[in-house]
Amino acid sequence: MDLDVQKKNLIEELGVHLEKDNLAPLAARIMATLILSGKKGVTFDELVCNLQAGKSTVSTHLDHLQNTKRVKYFTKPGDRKRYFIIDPNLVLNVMDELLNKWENEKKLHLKIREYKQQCNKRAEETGEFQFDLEFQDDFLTFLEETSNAVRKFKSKYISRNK
Amino acid sequence: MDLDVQKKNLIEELGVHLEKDNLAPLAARIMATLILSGKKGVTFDELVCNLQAGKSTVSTHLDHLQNTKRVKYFTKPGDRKRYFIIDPNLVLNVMDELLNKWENEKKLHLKIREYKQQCNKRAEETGEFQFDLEFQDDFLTFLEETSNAVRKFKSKYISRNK
DNA sequence: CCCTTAGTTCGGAGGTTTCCGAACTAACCT
DNA sequence: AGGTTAGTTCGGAAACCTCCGAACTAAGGG
Repeated sequence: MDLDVQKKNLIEELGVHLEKDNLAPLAARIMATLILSGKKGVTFDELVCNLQAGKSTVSTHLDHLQNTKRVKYFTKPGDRKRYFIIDPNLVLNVMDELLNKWENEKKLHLKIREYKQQCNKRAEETGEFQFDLEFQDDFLTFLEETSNAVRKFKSKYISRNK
Repeated sequence: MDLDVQKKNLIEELGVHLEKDNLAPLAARIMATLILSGKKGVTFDELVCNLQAGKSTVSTHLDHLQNTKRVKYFTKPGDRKRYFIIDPNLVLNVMDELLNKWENEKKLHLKIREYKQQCNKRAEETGEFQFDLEFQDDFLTFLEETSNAVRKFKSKYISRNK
């Protein structure tokens, strides 16, 4: 199959997938384009043309993608254009985001666990326990173990790419 | 501190957190309420009153939460009310969703890898390689390892809760 | 048979997201 | 100075999401 057609299809498919991580449709297409174009970079203009989008739209989304550490650009001497690429640390940044989210989740579930324990203690007199703490404990173990797996991979990844 | 006040605060805090998984604000508050109320269940009316929401809104969101296997209800003989609780399999369901998402992601990255390899092969003649496959490979390993961690926990979880 | 209880369905109001074009800036080129 | 290139900023249009009340169904009680 023609490589260009293949690329277009992959951009669309990858774009749809990326939308699931709270990216606007066009932001997702930008990410997909950059992923499928590699280290040679894609210029602002190429993005506008290829995605058939407004300059302002592309500008805004590129801004956001840079702020969230998903995208970077480089320039060439004597060339005013920006060449956009996916952030070389994207894998690392994604992992850090995941770990952070799970850390917050853990804190919250610990708070909830404590609340439920207090409730149960107060209910001891009347004899009617309202909560088993299983759900919270299961979730906490789940978060703990997956976090560990990610951390382990992260340090392996860091030492390999040093 | 008063347990009721604590509960209200936790519902809000947990609600905000749950919104991040693409839940509408009110759907998130419903989930939070059910999590913080335990196995005794919460009726439709209590949800409407406590959350100060419209009946139709609560009805729609409960529907959606049941379809996505987050919520269940039970009834009591001679009582027409439904008592809503979080789905006892929620932890399992969440894990399955994660695994599924990652499985799709893996397939996509494999497709992309193949496309990039074809591009490189075609570029061999001209001598300019466009892609290193590192990014794809890193991501694939990442997905592989975290998936394994979740699967491992899942089977442990299943055998424990049998 | 009518009333109450426990919800569901439907049409839309209000808010938010997503995108756009027009006007603008900033830098370099002639 | 004027023109071209490479974007940015701003105001608003269109689409979508979230929630609501009013009217409805369905089941049981008197």
